[in-house]
Order: sequence, then structure tokens, then C-alpha cells
Amino acid sequence: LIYRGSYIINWCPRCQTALSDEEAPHKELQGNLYYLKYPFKDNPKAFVIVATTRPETMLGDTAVAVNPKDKRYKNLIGKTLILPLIEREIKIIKDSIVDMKFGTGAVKVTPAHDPNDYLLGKKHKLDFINVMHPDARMNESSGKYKDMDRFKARETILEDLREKGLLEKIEPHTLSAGHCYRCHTIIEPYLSKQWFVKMKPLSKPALEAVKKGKIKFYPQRWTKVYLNWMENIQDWCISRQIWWGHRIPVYYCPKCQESEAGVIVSRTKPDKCPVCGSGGIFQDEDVLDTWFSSWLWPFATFYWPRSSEDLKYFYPTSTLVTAPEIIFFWVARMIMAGFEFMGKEPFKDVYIHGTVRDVEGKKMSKSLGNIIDPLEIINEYGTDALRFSLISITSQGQDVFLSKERFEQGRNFANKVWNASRFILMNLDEDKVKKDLCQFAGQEDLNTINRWILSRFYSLLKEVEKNICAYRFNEAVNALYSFFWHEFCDWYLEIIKADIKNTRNQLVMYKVLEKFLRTLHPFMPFITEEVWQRLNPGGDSIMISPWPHAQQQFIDKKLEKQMQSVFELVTQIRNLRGSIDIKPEQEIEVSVYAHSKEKESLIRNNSSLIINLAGLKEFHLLDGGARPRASISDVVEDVDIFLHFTGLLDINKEQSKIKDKRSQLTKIRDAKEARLKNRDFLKNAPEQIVEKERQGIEELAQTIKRLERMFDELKEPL
RNA sequence: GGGCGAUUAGCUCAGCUGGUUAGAGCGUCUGACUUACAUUCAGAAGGUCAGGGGUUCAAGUCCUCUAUCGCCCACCA
Repeated sequence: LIYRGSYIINWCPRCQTALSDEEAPHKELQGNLYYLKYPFKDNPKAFVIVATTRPETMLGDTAVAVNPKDKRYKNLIGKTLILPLIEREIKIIKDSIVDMKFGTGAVKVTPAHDPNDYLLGKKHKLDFINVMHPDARMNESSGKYKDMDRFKARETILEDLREKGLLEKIEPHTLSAGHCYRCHTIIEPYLSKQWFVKMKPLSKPALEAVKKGKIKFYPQRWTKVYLNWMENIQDWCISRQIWWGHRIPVYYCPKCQESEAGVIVSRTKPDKCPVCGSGGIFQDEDVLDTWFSSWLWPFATFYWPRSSEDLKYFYPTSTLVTAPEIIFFWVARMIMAGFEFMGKEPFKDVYIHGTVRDVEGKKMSKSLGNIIDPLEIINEYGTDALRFSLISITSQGQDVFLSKERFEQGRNFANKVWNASRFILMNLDEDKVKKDLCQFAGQEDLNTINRWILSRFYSLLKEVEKNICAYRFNEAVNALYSFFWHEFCDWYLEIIKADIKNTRNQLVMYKVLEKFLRTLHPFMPFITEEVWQRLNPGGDSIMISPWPHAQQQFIDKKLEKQMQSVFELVTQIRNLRGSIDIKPEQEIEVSVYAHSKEKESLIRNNSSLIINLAGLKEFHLLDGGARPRASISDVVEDVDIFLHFTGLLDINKEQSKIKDKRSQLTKIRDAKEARLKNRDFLKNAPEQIVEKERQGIEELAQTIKRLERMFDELKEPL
């Protein structure tokens, strides 16, 4: 599969090494198209005009090519031209590769300096004249331009041609040229003897594997990019004229090196030439492309080619995580090497993450200098904050535009975790928490709030697991964040605070924190470890503690829903209180009327919780009848809320609030009704959906009625 | 010349197989130094989901076209 030969390769004149196509990315350049006149040998007054973007290469021209179908040149094929400045005789040849529409339809052919021209040169047996030194100065084949830099030579040549009247015109032209990935110098297509790998045979199993789904890309869209590259794969130039790398294991006999037998592939240096017996053997000076070493990574890291337990165990691996630009360099090649050397794919999943860009959208890189230094972020915001924030803003391989403010959220969350943990540690009675949680699986022993937080935790755990498996790390992290902050801290800890020494509360707050830490640990390793050590002094590291087991028996979706509606009730009471500027420390009296028995008992069971959270002095559960006197009111779901108010009340203001809410709900109801009526909704929709829709409308209608009643009643009792 | 991504609240972005009144963080506004946390707490305001057309009982989500921005690939001299 490996061969050596002279071909046009990407040559960096600054690094003075060959490069693979992947190492010479094309970039657009604002250049010119130069039209040069090449006179006929038998009639120096007549010309063929050729167009080129690199006039300096004309010194190496060995033909001019035209399309055989091109009427303009039909009669000129086979005629001889005089190459200006060099005064070389060159022929006009025909080839269908020539695009009649580009330039003048006649193209100068420089077989040693252009890949297409190289092919033409081979095909038409033209001379290959290299006109440049390896550093892109013109060489001895360039006549008077010898030793001039390629761009200086370009200018000079153009001047000389203009002087001779051989420069027809110059047109602005955008072109794209390869640039050295390392130093950004414009690549010179250069004829050079290098080592290559034949890629077609290698690509076959690598294509199959992805097509058949043995290897999957996440996000899926990269599959197409991979397949497209693999299908159009070109042979790989693997020799480099640089110092660092694996030296090519090839030895030459100085005398015999031009023949195949004088080129010896060997792990160790041979004593003498197998052909002539000479002892003056020397090793190839070149090294291998770094990726030619790297593509062995999945198995070379496990002692391949020796067999080992590690190799058996770790090959193939499950997931490779990398950046999009690495797909061709590394991923594709590891897959090819995997099949070639191991007979098996090297990994199952390839997760391609996004690129970190600055606020202007430029890729962050050391060479551009637009990086945010991670160490700086760590100093300023913390290591976990850095990690957490990066994960939370990276959704499914989308690029991220990074600025420093992003890390505040991570820092704040770390702070929250720290403080909540501190609070729990401060109040923890150790003898109360060394119990197995499972004995409570039968529940009754636990009150609703404890059952609720356990249900929520295990629901969260399942969600985190699901999202990790789907490579949706941001979703996993956001779920952890909102659970801990907005459920565990905002509601659960606030509620149990009043009775924190209670044995059940102790156990549950401890267990939830402890399990939560383990779940969060992969995303915030340091702070979770620190808290963990304080929670289990002298115990093992959280790193080696098992991932929590999702205890399905604690999950109670109905309870979760019920508690949510209790919390909404509390929020609504706080809202009412806020709307009339009651001081927080002032306790208030609230009555509620539930429109269903179920809701009524739910509220009754949680009344002390409601009283505490809403800061109530008195709380009444009404059983219908008249509206309490001197009160403002609101509705939430199927509950009417009345806040007793003994001071002044701006009736107009209250009425207009109710009116606003009424019109808002009416709008929604109308829209729903219209949808239900307009089309024959009932005919084709699943019965469930229709029923749900109807219920929704019915509920809205009732709420609106209640609001109207409140509106009317508001003036009377006062 | 091909291919891909983006367009959703003032800003930065989530929204997985179409299904309650589209979410978060920041910012803004109102209130609170309530002994875990002011890197905090309790509330509020803010969106014709880039635009046109289509499929569907139902579209931010599917199809199609257009616009703007960005990226990748390609041997047009």
C-alpha cells in the first residue's frame, strides 16, 4: 500500500516540507488573472494568449493546451510557440480537460508546478521543468530570474513581458490557494519525491462500517461529511522533511538506491546492501506525518502489535470525542487503520463537539491570540465553574461564542452547592442518617415533602442518565442545576428548615444531598469531592463511589404534580401580597376555596407548609358560600384565593387586575374554541387529544366565570 | 461549484420522536441585609419562534422557496 515516487505535492517553502492535502487548507485570495501572449515560431507577430494566476511558473511551461472542440484553436493544434523570456519551443496540444469558457480557452502547461498540468505532462509525455528552489526562489532553470523570490520574479517577469508587448491585460480575480496549516505560507505545488499511501483499498471497510451504522456520528450530520471525504479519498503523502516524528524505516544503498532492490524497508539498519554488498547504508532522512503515527492510537496505546489483556479489553473503545476539523486528520484514519491492522472498528460512537469561538465568531486559537485562558478563568471563577459553564452552554455540537460572563453562572452554582451543603452539615445529626433509605420505600412513614423530593431526585437521576447516553451533556447539567437550586434549595430546604431536627427530614436531606453529589460529580469534580469528604470523614473518594441507582419505587409522578400545584398556590398568595404592598414581616390571613374534593384534601394536608411559606397568620379552607369580606382574590387552577385585607383597598385597581386576567384567559379560550370548531377536529384527531382540548376549554370557561363573579363581588362586601 | 449550520425575550442561547398558556441565564423593574448563601431571597414585565408557501386535527419542531450571517469541502488555469 505504500509507494515512493515523484508527484506534485503541497510544498511549504518556509517549512520546506511536503504536506498532506489536509494540512494545506484552501483560502480565498484576492489575485489577478494575467493574460500572456505566446508568439508563434513561424510568425512572431501572431500569438496565442493564455491566462494564468501564477505568471512566474511560465518559465517552466512545456506546452499550451486547448480543448479539441474549441473552434478558435482547431487549426493551431500541433503548431509550435516560442515561450517568451526563456525562448523555448513549446507545442500546442489538445486535451478535453481544458475548459473552453475559462480565460482564453488556451492554458499554459507547467507539469512541474501544477497538479493538473502534471497529469497533462504525463499523458502527453511533456518535459517536467522545475523552476524553483525548495525555498521558492527561482532556480537555475529560470534564466535571468535565478535566485529571485517567487513573488519578486512574478513582478519582474510581468514587467519584462509588458516591455516586450507580451502582456495583454490583467483582470482582478479571486482564487483560492493552499496555505501551510503551521505557518500560513502560500503552498507551492511542487514536484518532489515522497512516500505515499494508497488509500482506496483502506477506505472500503471504513466506508462500509459507517454506512452500516457500526460506527455512528453524533450529531448525525457529520456522517455525510465523513462519507463524502472517504468516497473522494486521494493518496496520502506521508513523508515530511522535518525533525520531529517517527523516522521512516527505510534504508538506501548509495549506489543501488535508484533500483528497487537498493531501497530496504527494515526495523533495524541492515549491515550491507543486498544487491552490491556495500556497507555504506544510510537511513531515509525524512520522518512520517504525525497522523501516520496517530492513526495507530486506538491499539498502539495497548502494546500493539503485541497482544495484551489491555488490548483485548479496550479495543474497540466505545466513544471518541473530538473536534470537527479532526474528522479527516484522525477519526477517518483511525477507522481505516483499525480495520487494516485489527480487523475491527476502533470505536462505536464519534461525538463531535462544537468549536469555541470568540464574541466575533472567530475560532479561539493560540496563534490568533483571541483565547480566554482557562487558567485565568480558574483563578477568577473556579475550576468547577469553568467546567460546568462550558458543558452547560454546549448543546449537541453547536459552536459556542464564549465570553467571560458565561462563567458566572457556574461560579454561582458552585457557591450554591457549597452553601446548601454547609447548611446541611451544620444541622446534621449523624446518628440519624446512617440508615438505609429503602426501608421507607413503602412510603407512609414519610410525609409528602420528603416523598416529593425523593421522587424528584430519582426523576432527575433518570433524566441525567438519559441525557448523558444521548450525548446531551448540556441538558444533563441544566437538569442538575435547576433541580438543586430551584427545587432542593428553594422549596425543600426552606420547608424542612422549620423542623430540621426531625429524624425523617434528617435522613432524606442527607440522602438526597449525598446522591446528588455523586450525580453531579462528573460535572463538578472538585467541589463534590470536598463536600463528600466532609460528609463521610475518612471514607473513600467520591471518584470511586458508585453511580446512584435509580430507585423507581420512589418515583411518584402524581405526587410531583400535586406538590407543584401546592407551590403554585403559595406563589399566587405571595403574588397577591406583593400586589398590595404588604410588608413581608406582616402576617396575613388567607382563605381558599377548592373546587374539587381532591384539591381540598391536598391543601388540607399541606396547610402548615402553605402557612409557613406564604407567611400566614391564619389560613381557612372554605366550603363554598359567600366571598370573605374585605379581601382581594385570584384564581389558580381550580382554587380561589382570598387575601383578607382590612385597610384601604383600591377597588378600581383590583377590578382592572381581574379584568386583565379575564381578557387574557378569554383570548386563549377563544383561540382554542375556534380551533376546535373550524376544522373537523373531532374526525381525525386522536380521541385523547380532543378530550384533553375540551377539558382545557371547559376549565378555562369556569375560571373565567369565577373571575367575573369576583369582579362583581368586589364592591359589595366592602 | 457542492455540502452543512444559524436566524426563538433587550443580550447570549435551550427547546430530543410534531401535542396544555414556548423555557433558561444575564439584563430591566418592584420589594427584602428573612443567622446556608446579596455569587442571595420573594415577585413582575418582556416573544407574530427571519419571511413566503405547503403537509397535518395540531407546526418553533416536518417539506419547499427566499433573505441574511457563518463554517467546511472542491485540480477551474
